[in-house]
Amino acid sequence: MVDDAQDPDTPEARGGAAATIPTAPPGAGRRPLDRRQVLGAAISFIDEHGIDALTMRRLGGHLGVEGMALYRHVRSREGLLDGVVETVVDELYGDPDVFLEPRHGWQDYLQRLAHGVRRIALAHPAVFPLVATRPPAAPWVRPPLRSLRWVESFLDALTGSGFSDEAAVAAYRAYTGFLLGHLLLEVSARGVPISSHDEESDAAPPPPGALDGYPHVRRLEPLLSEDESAAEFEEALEELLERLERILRESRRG
Amino acid sequence: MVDDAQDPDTPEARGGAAATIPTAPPGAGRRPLDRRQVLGAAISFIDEHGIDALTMRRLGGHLGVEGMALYRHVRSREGLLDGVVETVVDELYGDPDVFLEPRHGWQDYLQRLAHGVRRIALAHPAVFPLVATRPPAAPWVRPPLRSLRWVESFLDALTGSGFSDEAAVAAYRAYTGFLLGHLLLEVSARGVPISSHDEESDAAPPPPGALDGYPHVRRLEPLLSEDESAAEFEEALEELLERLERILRESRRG
DNA sequence: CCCACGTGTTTACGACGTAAACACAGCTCC
DNA sequence: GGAGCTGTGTTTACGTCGTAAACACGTGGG
Repeated sequence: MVDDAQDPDTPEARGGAAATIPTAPPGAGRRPLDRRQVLGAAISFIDEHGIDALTMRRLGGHLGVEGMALYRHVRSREGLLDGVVETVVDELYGDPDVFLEPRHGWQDYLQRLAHGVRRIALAHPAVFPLVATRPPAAPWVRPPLRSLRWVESFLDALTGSGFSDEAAVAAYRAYTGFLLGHLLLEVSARGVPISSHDEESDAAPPPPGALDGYPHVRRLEPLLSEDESAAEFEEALEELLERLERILRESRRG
Repeated sequence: MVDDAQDPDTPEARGGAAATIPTAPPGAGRRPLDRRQVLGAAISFIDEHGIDALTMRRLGGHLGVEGMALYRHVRSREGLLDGVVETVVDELYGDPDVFLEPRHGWQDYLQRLAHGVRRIALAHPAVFPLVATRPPAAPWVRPPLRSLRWVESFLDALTGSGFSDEAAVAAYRAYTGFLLGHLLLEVSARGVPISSHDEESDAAPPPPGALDGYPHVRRLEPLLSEDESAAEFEEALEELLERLERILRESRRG
């Protein structure tokens, strides 16, 4: 157990967009709201209070404005959430460690992309389930890479590295499945404020006797409670890359 | 491409619980509602109309009862959804192809369990995102295996097959991540009625010109649109089992 | 017989999403 | 400068939601 190997994807916003004026510009005359501010405020509101707590009136209040004013900038609450998802995913473009094209081979490209997405998930743990579960625009635009441009980038990187079309598509499927599963579990394990009321202590041990019929769980509870998510992610990612390498070799022979 | 290899997890309910009286017992005197009926009705309602369409009053109407009557059987709407998730996950117990203990080795055990969970996801595509994203009872009860009993079963199966404690826990993490990612993508790709309004045709081709800046996506669109989910699931599952086998070997040497 | 209990109903309240009408700023064009 | 236009925030209003509280009523045990 390497114990404390410093998670590299910790939220020290590498290019985040979720910085907004909290309640009202304390200074002078209120500049008119715009869509970016609304979406940014929604993101930080969700990060702070959870999605269930987000209402149009409350978000308006957060921006020093009546709730109805938001409808000048988003079509509806659903449209607001769509914009939130899009904005969060677009933070990838601002990440200096993620490239749209493979600069040091496709493995490096996929590594960087994966960590970029993980950084986003950890920076916005309460938003990520939205990214994961909102219906995609087309059935082949799979979360969490919910943008045509990234799908294009992905396919370009792999086919440009020798993957056949079929292999690139298979890789795309495997890669998105990997990202979604691991990151969703990671943010759901973290204490996401799911509904306005926070839990009491940080990580309460199970009440004594609750695990009575479950000897393995009881014995392994400390192990199970360890946060190995960074190492686990890295290992599963490397395993996936090896699998893709195998696919690439077969794809080349075929 | 094996084309049409008949998906084995297709929803021909192997032990489902979601069978309930649709609107009202057409026959005689109305027996008093009970919790099972309420949860069953909620499940089929969600399957049919999506979660957003589920309101207490509508579900009541579906059962021939005023909305408030439901509160005799569930604490709140949230409690209702918790019950829905629990009920759906408990369908695993009714699946004759899934065993709580490994009868033919741990690989067979994991294969059966995975397909059992997949069958549930496909039988209740609109419920599965709830299974995936509802906050778990403890951080180490990971979706979609959201029950102490299955975690215990899992750990028992693996440690009983030679996995060390650490290896079993690592396997648990990898396995849940795999299931969650693949199944969530699969149900989200299927046309889940996310909000009351259904789309027009079954699978509309993208409007011409929409893919103009994305040559790879445009060229691979037919490939991307193919539903390879069954084969993809099987392949990723087998890959995972091989990885676990490697973990087991290392675990035995260590 | 009656009464307590369990179940469904009625009524009521505050919050929500959002349509529609309104007020008012700043701008352009004369 | 004034007239109108346009784009933004406000006010009012409506129907629906979750749910608390009081109520009605059938049934089974004393």
